[in-house]
Amino acid sequence: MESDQRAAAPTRRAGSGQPRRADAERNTAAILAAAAGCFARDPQASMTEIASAAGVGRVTLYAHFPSREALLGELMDRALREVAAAVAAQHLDRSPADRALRTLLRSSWHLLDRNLRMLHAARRALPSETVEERHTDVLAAVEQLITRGQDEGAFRTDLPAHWLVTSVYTLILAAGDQVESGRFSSAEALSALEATVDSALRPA
Amino acid sequence: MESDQRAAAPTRRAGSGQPRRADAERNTAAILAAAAGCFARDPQASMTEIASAAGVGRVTLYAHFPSREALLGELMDRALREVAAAVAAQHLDRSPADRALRTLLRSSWHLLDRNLRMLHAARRALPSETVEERHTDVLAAVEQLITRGQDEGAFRTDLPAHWLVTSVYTLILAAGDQVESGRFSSAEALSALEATVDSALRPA
DNA sequence: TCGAACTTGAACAGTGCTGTTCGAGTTCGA
DNA sequence: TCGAACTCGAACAGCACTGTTCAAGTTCGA
Repeated sequence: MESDQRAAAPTRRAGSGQPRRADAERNTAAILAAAAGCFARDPQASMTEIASAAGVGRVTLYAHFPSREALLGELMDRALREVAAAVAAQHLDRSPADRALRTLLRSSWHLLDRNLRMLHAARRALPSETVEERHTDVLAAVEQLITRGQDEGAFRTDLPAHWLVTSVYTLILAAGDQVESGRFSSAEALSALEATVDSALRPA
Repeated sequence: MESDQRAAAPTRRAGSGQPRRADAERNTAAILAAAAGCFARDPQASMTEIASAAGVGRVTLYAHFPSREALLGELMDRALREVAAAVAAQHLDRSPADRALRTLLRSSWHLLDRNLRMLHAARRALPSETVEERHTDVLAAVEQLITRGQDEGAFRTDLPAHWLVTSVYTLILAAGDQVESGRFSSAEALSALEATVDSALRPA
């Protein structure tokens, strides 16, 4: 689609690749920030709430994002692109798989803080296929890593890679939830997560 | 206003313990069954949809359940009571903890089939505290089991019991999702689940 | 400075629910 | 069989939100 150039387009210079005015750019940013906050507080947040949180008129909000769904989608895209970038920056293919996975856990852990509540919001508001779809890239990278680890003998091979990926992913989210509910500090959760993932993936 | 006495009550003989007429009883059952189906298909299902799926007027639906939330709550209660009953019936305290956990996994696995989609629906429609609240009983039973296992030396003690409970619970749901999305057959998922839980809980 | 880009509130149209009331019909059960 | 329990459709009132239009105003940037 055009989500690469502008899933989030302003009023007039919408479709074309023309440069946007500075205030429009600023508003787009303010809206995205406010929306992230609102959705984190209340997954059902309305466009009116978001607009006023962004210090912007409701009409302006619609000028930037044609629908609630588009806004939430763009928000999720950004978060996942951020994760994907972080993953890519780690050069996970340059170290042994088990070491690389550990690195991956730690780096994604910090991004999670900001994005966990938003992910829950997206799960509520968006059709579940959409949510899964936007995860495919990142999860594919993890699967590749795990498959390599299986080849290297670092990870168990009695279970399919896709299940190991799911396990890791689901445990990360669970650990995040524990922090959110106050049963774990962030540091405790991370170390519990690492220990659990480690023993879940290690060969018997 | 009178919602206190009739959380899930039929029209007239609401609060009192009086026996209800047979047709009222039948309708309640039909509604619950239909609602489970509807919510499974579409978590956003409206009261109108549910009523007609149950072969009942919308007014009648409201006579049995004063609100959408009450209906969903009752549905979830029943599911979790079912699980709790199954757990209790297994007499998990009579066998070694690791063996008991395995039994627990298998028995809850079958109940999951029916209830997984409904749980997802509840998570979307109900405030998350409500959902967690209704889980406490069952999860407490599991935690007790795991704690005993730690005392017996069957489970690792380097991680707190509550985290192990969370891990198990979250892995069960993940396995259910894998079946739903077609990446696993039910049997494959169960055996992967068992293997993963096993190695996640075993002492190092 | 001047026009185009952008923002704004008010107001509107439309939708799709929720929950209630009513008067009348149907079914149970003693 | 008879009254109470229960059901029914229609219709109503109300709400909250979505997305659009308009006729202003304001702000950027060349």
